[in-house]
Amino acid sequence: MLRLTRRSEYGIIAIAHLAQRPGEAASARDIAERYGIPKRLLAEVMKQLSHRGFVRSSRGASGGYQLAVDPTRTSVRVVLAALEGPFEMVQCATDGARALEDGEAGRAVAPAASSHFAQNTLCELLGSCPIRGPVQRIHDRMRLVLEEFTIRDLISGGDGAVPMTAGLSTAFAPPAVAAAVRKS
Amino acid sequence: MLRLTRRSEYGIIAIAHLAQRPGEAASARDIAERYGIPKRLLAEVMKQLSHRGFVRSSRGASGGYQLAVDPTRTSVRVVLAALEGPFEMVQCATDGARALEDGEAGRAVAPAASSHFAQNTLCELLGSCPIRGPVQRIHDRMRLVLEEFTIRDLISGGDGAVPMTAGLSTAFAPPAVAAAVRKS
DNA sequence: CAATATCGCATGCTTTCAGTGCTCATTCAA
DNA sequence: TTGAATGAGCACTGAAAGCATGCGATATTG
Repeated sequence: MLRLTRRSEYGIIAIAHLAQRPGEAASARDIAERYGIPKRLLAEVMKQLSHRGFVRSSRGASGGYQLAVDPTRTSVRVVLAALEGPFEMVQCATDGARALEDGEAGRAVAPAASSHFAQNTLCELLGSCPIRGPVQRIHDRMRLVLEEFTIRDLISGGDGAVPMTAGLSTAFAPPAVAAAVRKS
Repeated sequence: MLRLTRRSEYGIIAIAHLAQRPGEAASARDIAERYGIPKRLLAEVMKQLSHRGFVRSSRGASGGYQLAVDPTRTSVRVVLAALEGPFEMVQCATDGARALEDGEAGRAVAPAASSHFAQNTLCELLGSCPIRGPVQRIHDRMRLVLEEFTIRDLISGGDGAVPMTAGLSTAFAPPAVAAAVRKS
């Protein structure tokens, strides 16, 4: 469950590749052959990343792609959002503002923030969705994870465990953490 | 991205419904009409939950389903795993043991744990997947979130923020938590 | 027996996803 | 100027997953 698409995998790999080589331009062919992913499909993904402003493309011979954002200030979440749309575990777990904010890199979208919710086939139609609140909490927690990791974290091969800083833990509320000791 | 299926939503709703009414038996029709979900499909989901041991079914007139597990000791993750298979954001982000462990409720599976990985079309074939380690970290963090929330948390409408207990935070390592202050 | 459930199997429809083909535009180097 | 290399745009196909329904069998209650 909750699997990412290939497009996302390819995009993440490419982004990581570019982030490892600042200044250099890598062509779609380079990356595709390097990691054994279909060149044609990667090109499609790169085009999308280019439109969203995450990479800069240069055409012609010896052209290619370069990273166009700060790796330390760009979360994995926004990259994935550019490729797959906003993160929403369930239809109702989003709001207009969030959905609009997702998917663009630097170019300061700022549209007239209309707050028409997407057609909530489930939760809006029937007023009494019993799990709305709790699911929203889970959703926010998972979203936060995607937000914490940046492009830079993708290229740091180090598996050292960086401890969690305090002050964040209270922001989103995990309910019964003792439960985590059970399994996992 | 990372959206749950309807089956999961329906299953979670049903589980929550049953957890709110301990002892009572609710039929598929009851639940379906109550929340406006297709009765026939819900029945399919309930059958699956019954096979996995999460609910107990009783046939015949005045039959229905009852919760068969301890709501405080059953994570959302295992419920979802029973409906959609194990949580894996990418193909390589799992291992044999985990995949086997997922999806069963109480009945102590304990199969001869063969550790043949699934066909890793991407990461195994080409030795050099650059994002393997980092993605695994993200994966584990998200998995932990699903593990922390229990069935009981689904029915507590209270939005009170329970603080995170210490001692857990160091288990899985978030890399640059300061990043979270940026957005969100 | 009759009504009400679940159970098991099969089936059709729709959407998404993965991947490819082809053509044009752009750039660089010989 | 020419040709090779590269990205951009558009459309398309095949496969798989997801959603939903139908029907008959079986179990249970009254």
